[in-house]
Amino acid sequence: MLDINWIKANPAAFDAALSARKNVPFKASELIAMDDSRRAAILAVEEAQALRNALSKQIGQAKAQKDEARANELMAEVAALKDAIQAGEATRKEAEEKLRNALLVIPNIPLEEVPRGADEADNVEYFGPNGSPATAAKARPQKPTFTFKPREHFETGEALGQMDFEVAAKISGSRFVVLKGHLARLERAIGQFMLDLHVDQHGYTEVQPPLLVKDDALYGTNQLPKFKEDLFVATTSTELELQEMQDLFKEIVDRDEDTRELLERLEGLESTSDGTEQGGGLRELLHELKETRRFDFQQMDQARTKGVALFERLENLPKGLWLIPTAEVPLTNLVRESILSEDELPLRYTALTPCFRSEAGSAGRDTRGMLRQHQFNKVEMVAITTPETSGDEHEKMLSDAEDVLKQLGIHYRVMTLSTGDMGFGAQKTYDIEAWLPGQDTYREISSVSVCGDFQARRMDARVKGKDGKIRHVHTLNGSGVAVGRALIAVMENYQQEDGSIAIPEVLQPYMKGLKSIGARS
RNA sequence: GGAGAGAUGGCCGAGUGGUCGAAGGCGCACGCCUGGAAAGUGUGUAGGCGGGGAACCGUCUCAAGGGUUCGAAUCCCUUUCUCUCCGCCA
Repeated sequence: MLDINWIKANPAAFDAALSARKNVPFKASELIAMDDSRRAAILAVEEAQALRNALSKQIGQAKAQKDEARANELMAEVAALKDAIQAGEATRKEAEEKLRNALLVIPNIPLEEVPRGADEADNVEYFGPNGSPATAAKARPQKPTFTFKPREHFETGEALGQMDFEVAAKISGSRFVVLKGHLARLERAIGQFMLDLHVDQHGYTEVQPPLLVKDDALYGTNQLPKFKEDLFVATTSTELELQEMQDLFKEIVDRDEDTRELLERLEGLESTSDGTEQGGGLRELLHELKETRRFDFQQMDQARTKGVALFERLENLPKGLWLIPTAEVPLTNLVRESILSEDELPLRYTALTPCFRSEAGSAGRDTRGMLRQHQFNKVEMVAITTPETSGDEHEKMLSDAEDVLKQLGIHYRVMTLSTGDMGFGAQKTYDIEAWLPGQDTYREISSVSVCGDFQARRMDARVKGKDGKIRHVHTLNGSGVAVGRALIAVMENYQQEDGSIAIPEVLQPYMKGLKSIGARS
């Protein structure tokens, strides 16, 4: 979320910066107008409140002096203010929500140095802070050479009998895979290796976070409210049942049958205060409705109103949780709603977790193989820094991710994403693309972003400086790296003519010294 | 899942309708004391929002949301979370 005060001070810069972005729904002038009405509403309410508070104090004093006449006079005066205050509160709330909802769907401002562009075609290759193509080439692993035509990972995996898409489809549908035997172990080895690397050598703290999270956490890291369709929801069967009952209720009410008894029973339920009891009673009632259809609805409107109101209350009971699309969500939210002290920073967290993505917008893309799955493992890195150090931390995080590929001996390149290709919350993003000889192309294996205070504002994560000043922290996140894709890269880069896969040296300890996954293993 | 008890500032903890953003303590900061430190001692010490050039003023916040009241940390309702006991469970 951007700072409205900043937008107000720099409206031209705001419009210019976001013209490079897609789908920006508001202009600075519109937001400033919203803020003006918000401030006006606040001022009106607070003036009325100040008056009320002052009069109330006088009432207290008058009562203490037993001056009832004076007290009554003042009370009448305050009573008149009451409506004004309540109306003012409503206006204020509405104005505040309007502005907040607008700010929540505005993407972050790209940093100066980010290449302007429309899409991935405008991304620019990056060779490090002081790097050149030559120095980068020297520091990075080379492309492997083959004396045969390299196969894609799923050809090798299926031939080994250790990668099975068909059975996965039976169990879970498309975009799932089952790994078995040495290949399953190799996947685990890659995850362990990367996690150990970041913990032991790069200064990150290992975390086991929850995989199911609340709305608030997803607002914090900007998956909500804009990217709901990319997520999976975990709901309990009770919640599904509630939904079903509601549909049934509507159907029955619409059928225009006798409601007298129904109404009485709804009233009975309404008078009980316990939500669980209400839910239970409602369920029982609806079962009965479903079985007998014996109600004769005459007081239709009343019944409808009461039923709907009851359901509304029940909807405030427990809601579903979301499956994390990346460990960025729980890791970044570790600092939500807190004020850190400056010498705690930087905080560096890493976790190996499954990630769940609906891939709603990518039907038909990458359908073969395990490149794009609904569920995959990923090692994630998150850093929380002061505003001054986030730029340097971004370079460090990139090199931490690169180190994974260097140690695995996999050739790659780094791209600075253009403004059109960058994610919603990023100020600047580097993608690492691993070389996949089977596909004869580079594919994204890691994405490292600096978000400035964009997420910190949403989460209300702050830092108190040595001077006592409180500011929002900066947040960064990066994959270090995606495990499933790293497995693909290993399988394609280390494949042998006979269909076996050599195991990179750094992984061998995790494979009990196994040097190769053979055709008959 | 059942029964009960709770949630107050960075932390602990008092406060059951009026001048309470909140006693006291710890912690922290600065000063005094000291050769230096400890101890002792004094002062200060929440955040958001709005107004103002500023000093400062106003407003909101005692888990969250709603209500009662002229006035709520305090009374009522709902939700969330924590703890204890019982049940179930990897």
